[in-house]
Amino acid sequence: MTAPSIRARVREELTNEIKGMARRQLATEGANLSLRAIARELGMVSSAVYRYFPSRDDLLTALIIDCYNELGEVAEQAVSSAQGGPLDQWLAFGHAVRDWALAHPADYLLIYGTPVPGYSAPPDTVGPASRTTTVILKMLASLKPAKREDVPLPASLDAEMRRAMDAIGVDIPIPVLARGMTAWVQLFGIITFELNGRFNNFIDETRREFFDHQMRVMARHVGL
Amino acid sequence: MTAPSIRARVREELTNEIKGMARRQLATEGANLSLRAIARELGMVSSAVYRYFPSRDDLLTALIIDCYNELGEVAEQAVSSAQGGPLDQWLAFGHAVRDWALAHPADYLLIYGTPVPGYSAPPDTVGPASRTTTVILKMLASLKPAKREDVPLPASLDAEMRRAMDAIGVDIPIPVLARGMTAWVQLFGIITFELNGRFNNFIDETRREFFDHQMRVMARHVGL
DNA sequence: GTCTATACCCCGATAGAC
DNA sequence: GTCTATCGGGGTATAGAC
Repeated sequence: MTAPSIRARVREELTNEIKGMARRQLATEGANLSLRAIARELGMVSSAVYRYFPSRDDLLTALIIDCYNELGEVAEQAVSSAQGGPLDQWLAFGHAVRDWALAHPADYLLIYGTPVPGYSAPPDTVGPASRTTTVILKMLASLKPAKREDVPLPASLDAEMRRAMDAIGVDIPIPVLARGMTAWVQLFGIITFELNGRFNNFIDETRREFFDHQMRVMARHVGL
Repeated sequence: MTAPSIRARVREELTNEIKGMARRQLATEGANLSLRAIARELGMVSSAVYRYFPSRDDLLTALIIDCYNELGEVAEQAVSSAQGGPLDQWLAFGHAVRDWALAHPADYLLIYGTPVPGYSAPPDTVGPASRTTTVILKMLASLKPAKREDVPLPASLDAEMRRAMDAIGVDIPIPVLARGMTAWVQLFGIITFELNGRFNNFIDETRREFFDHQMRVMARHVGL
């Protein structure tokens, strides 16, 4: 393997500059990013961008993959470096995801918000997308079903959950998975609500406390 | 009060046609609606639309208000006509909201999805927006705090929740409100996840069962 | 690989005749 | 109240010289 040529290095740097500018633009314009505006801001000519990304959707895909990877990285790191027990890991995970979302709201909404109209994510995004959920699944994997009585689960739902787990090769007791999904929805639901302004004029100063509290409620619910 | 003139009636009908076409367009183009496209589809000229809506944002506001009102209506109706006790009311409420969202995904995402970039909702939308949440608050109002032990609530969060309730003139025990908000987030979180494709390839056939199950879990959590 | 130039679309909004 | 025409932008994408 030879050293990367200068051409290749410059190319990579420019690719990153384009992606960076695109994400900065995402923050003000939402998911309607424009190759022209990016080129303009970068002092290039619009057609030059096409040497790096064949189309707007390819750029979008690259951004989505990057965002999934960044969030996944943050989530994995939070759990693996958390001090204490399962509750602490869960809280570290939740706050890490929330902190990243608040620091990069447009990026978060790009991957977890309303889908971009007319864009459908290619299969390449599936792997990076699953990193974050895999972190949750791993936390659940070591749990035993709670002793408390569960709300009965319909047989059809139970069956589909089993099939789904088989398909991705994990094995979690169904009651644990069901409770874990409650927590999963709650975590991302709160963050999405927060970014979408659903708490405005109701909870403004203590959103972090609210989130933390709900995460603790979920931890107890799941049995962490 | 005289009978509405023909002019007024025609105007109202055209207003509704414009709004209807706008919402149909929302479904394919997302929140990026274009006055020109609406006019084109309606066989008008673009400038004519401006006689009905002074700007694109005014049309957007009108649509948002309509959607909030429709969803609020559906929610109120579901609860008031539900047979049985509080649990049945809660389930009727949840399924009514979900059914409406699935029937009008673009409309739901317009009001509960990622905010339209560059658009900020005027105060007129607040009243209609609160109809649906008011339905939940009313269900909570009659509840007593559960006997179970709660996850402790930080004093600062407790205080802000009290202030927020004072501001809107309701009086619900804080532990009940906190649990109610869990249910609120869960309900809209699941629907949003469902519409955004988060369940794809994991829960596909039994989404309604999953939703129903989670609503029952929430009902038990809240103490309905 | 980068440039200019261009084809061919889209849009919101307004002026002024009718 | 509706029309034509227009201003002044925006966009994706490609061809072809350098």
